Amino acid sequence: MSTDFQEQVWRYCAQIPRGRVTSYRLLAKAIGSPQASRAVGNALNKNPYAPEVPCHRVVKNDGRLGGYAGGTAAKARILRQEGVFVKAGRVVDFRDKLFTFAV
DNA sequence: GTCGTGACTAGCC
DNA sequence: CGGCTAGCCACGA
Repeated sequence: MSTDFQEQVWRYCAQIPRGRVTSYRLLAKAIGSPQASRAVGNALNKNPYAPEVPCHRVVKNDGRLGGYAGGTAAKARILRQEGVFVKAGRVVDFRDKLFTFAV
């Protein structure tokens, strides 16, 4: 079962365009709880819409991959396929590829 | 209803 | 600059 909070997380996550990435804090802020970054990670981890919701486009606020249900390696690989290069567990030009949600 | 955990963040030493 | 601690939210047991 899913809660309203989780649905919002996945919803925002799904609207992230290909080749772009966002941070947990930003996503949390978009939902309305900028301090709920951890809760966001929780929701994504339990994301039942795995392939539908590109949770691999969500990284830490520092540009690091952070974590991934399938492993950070897979996350980095997928991002690379979308045009987002990952080096040493960090997103290249993360700041430039950072996607902000429309309020 | 309370405790513990987690894909985090920011501050402090 | 690097590592550690405290605080935050939501969920499961």
